[in-house]
Amino acid sequence: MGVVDGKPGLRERKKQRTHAAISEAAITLFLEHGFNQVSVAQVAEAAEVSKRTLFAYFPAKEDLVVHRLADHETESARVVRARPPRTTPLTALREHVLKGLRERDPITGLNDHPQILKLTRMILDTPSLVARMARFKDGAERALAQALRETADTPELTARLAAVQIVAVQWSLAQDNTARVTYGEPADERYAGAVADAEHAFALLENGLRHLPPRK
Amino acid sequence: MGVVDGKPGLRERKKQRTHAAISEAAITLFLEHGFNQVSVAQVAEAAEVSKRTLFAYFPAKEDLVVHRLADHETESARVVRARPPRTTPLTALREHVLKGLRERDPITGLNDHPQILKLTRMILDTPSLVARMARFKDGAERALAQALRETADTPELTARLAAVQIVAVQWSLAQDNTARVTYGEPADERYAGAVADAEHAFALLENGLRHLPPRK
DNA sequence: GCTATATGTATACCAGGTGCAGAAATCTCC
DNA sequence: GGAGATTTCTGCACCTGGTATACATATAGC
Repeated sequence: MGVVDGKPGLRERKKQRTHAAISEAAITLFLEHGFNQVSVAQVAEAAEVSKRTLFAYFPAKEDLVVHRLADHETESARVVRARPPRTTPLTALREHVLKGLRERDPITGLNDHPQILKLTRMILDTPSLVARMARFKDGAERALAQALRETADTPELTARLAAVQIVAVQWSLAQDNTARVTYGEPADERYAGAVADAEHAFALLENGLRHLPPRK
Repeated sequence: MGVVDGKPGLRERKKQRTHAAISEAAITLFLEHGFNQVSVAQVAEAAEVSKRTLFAYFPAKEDLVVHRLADHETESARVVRARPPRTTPLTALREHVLKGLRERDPITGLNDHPQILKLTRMILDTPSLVARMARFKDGAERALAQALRETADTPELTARLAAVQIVAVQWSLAQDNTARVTYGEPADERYAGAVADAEHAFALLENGLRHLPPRK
């Protein structure tokens, strides 16, 4: 049997195809009719799979949508670990965010391709999907804290505090861009503002909030 | 009819009693058997109320537990608004957190009364309750951002970024205390460490993360 | 007391998710 | 290439959270 890549067995390949088929059927249906308007039974039917099998591949309905974003959970942690010598974590993360903006990485919220825009809107309009996203945020915090501890020789508490601040700020920047772009602002038009905001945010992270004014 | 407090009508009082009865029945059952092991039907029966009525008082099962914490959502915002003249938001918030620790306010995680401890453990062990708590965090961020904007003459972006950082840090501190106390450390024993950690955290917020070390 | 209205109830229903028993496909080894 | 062990898939029944409908009951205000 002259297969091109004989490494993974038939079973494994079939699993991957089934996984992809379910995911695609789900996204297609959700984009067309809305997340809450489509039942998992319909998704299973469209993917030509039983409901029981669907739940063997995806633990919950929400995962049909968000499993594609799972990689981003450890993105910041990887950036910190991979930073060049003599570079602080914040510098590396700022450069990474700016690169993401330049490349219109959807994770920055600065991407207005219709497909992505529609998906983003759907997620934001669906409370259970938003809740599911929040768990990614938690995971990102934990991963980043560990990366800081291991590569920056930072005490436990400081690492955790720094991580939650950084992730919260990144999340907030992305939310802002997403809100503006889904509201109708073209990504290219928003770009300059997004860069300025990101730089302001990282400056705030570096220098602290000590300049918040007292009550007059 | 010589009522003690004739102000609210009978209807209103009955509603309050029903609300309390449902809540108490729920907490009692949940603490005894666990959140997922008790169905809302059982709670309704214990409170001598129909399932439909229960959902008229509480929009979801999780709210049977977390509605008691709803006040805390705007707590930081209120503190910032009520701060004395010539006081920065961060100073006011730090003093408030330290006061909470002194008073063993459950929201700080530094309370080891068995009842509260058990409830805390239950919440932390139940994903859907944790998710519900995360929404409080969002609400706290929004409220704090608005308070900063209105009382500290802070630009929109700065207010939002400061708010998410502050809330994230407070949350992290509370989580840490909660973890230690639920693990068995007495609150009085943890107190000194909790104070030191809080002061460290606020110092970090004020001075920024600029001292995170570069890669060697 | 009488009536409009707010509140509660019973019932049926929908959707997400799980347990189970057995069928069907894949793998392994001869 | 086939037999048996193993994994995966399926169909079905079932549970639970949550909602819609239609009807009963209690309260408020006259």
